[in-house]
Amino acid sequence: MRVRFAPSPTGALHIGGARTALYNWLTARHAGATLVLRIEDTDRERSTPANVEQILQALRWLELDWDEGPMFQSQRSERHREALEALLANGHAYRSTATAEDVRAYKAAHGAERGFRGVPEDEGAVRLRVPDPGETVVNDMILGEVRTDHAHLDDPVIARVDGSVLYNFAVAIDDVDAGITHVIRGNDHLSNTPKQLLVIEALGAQAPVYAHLPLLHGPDGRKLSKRHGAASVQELQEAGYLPGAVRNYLALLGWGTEDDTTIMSTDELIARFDIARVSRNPARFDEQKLRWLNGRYVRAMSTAELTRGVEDYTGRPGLGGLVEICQEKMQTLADFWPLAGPVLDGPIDDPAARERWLGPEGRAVLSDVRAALGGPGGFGREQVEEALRAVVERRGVKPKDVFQPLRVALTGTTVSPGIFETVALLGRDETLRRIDAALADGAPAAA
RNA sequence: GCCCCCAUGGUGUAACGGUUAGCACGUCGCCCUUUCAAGGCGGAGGUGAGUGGGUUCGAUUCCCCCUGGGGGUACCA
Repeated sequence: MRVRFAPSPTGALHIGGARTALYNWLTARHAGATLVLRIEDTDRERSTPANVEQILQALRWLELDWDEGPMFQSQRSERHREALEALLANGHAYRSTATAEDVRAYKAAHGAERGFRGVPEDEGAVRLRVPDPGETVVNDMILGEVRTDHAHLDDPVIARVDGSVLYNFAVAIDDVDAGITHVIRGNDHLSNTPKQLLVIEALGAQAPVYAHLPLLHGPDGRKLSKRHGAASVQELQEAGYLPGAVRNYLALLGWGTEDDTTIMSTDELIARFDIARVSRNPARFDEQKLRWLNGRYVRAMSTAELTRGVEDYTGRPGLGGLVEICQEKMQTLADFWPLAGPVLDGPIDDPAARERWLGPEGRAVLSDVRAALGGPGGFGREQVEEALRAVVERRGVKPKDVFQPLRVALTGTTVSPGIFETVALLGRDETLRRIDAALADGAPAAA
């Protein structure tokens, strides 16, 4: 079994493409098959080396490797031309000067249900001769048999006047030459498949089996685009998602297990994934669920592992202690700074928080807290908790009436890592310093 | 216009014709509690796009129609 992932470098790798790559990868790894990476760069206008590099980077980030390639479609033009000559010679293709307008005019005159058939000429673009009458059946692992009546097909142009070949011709040849046995790609290619099958047939080659994946849509049900937040793999990375979580989430977009298992390690995914079980309906990309799943991954990681991830993400070393106290509250790596920043760099300015918790009552509480924490003795998490709970006890108030003023004094906000952990991490001197500053003017001074 | 694909709660999905249609995200409420988050518990939410036709003793599950989405219809990929 040989499968392939064949992105065209006309932009970044979108999550739809990432999902296609993943499904190919899972299928290959599951079956012990070979995954070939091919770059379809025959669109000379839009394909750029930068895009190629970006796609490769996205795949590497997702930790999806390949066994052969990357091969570039553009470098195979000689072979394409050779195949083209063969078809011209055996009569399966012919030259024609008919233009797109001619085809349209033909249809307008003869009714849209009859495909265009050109008349062979000595020059012009090359068209494939569609056997008519006839029918082509796509044997699809997901959709079953999809039949196309040749009457509905126009003789497609397979090579431009300048001799360069077109996509539907090039893919067919490349797939055959690479010995691809299973083509797993997006449903947007379904209508192209009969044409490619016809090319393969004209070449007298063996056709692969296909699997057309349902398309992915944005949250509003429309096509995925930049407008709906993270749409490319790179954006996902920048948004602080973990590759493993993204893989897990993407695997579930269009596929599910019989027993409803949701969280699966990559090994489990490989073991359980079955392309034939893939759903036929288009799915929407739901970032909320990705966030949730990512949070599960964050919490399942060892602190050391997460620390590495956070330090990589933020580009700042020595974050271990902070990561440890933030891990429980993070869903993405991007959630780290809002939590850790104020602890590390000093209180931020949040007037609403200050007003609510550092009024006369809050300051009174803070004084008590200061006294409780100011004495000698250990300053570990346990001791801190003990001291703070004693204040709660003594004042006869609810826990949050003590913890919130303190939290605002220390970080400026009402959201932070666990208060005991935060105090312990800050240490006695810094904690007291921040409390004093808050007490001094109600406006926590910057560190 | 024509061709093709799709159709289970807001979202992703499960259930090889017979179940009170399951699970997860989200949402709501409660508990825990250190706000938020996380965790625990519980609720609402689908009669299956149609009050369409057919097959069947029986249809969410099979067929047709209708409707609604989506894709294609390029000398783009």
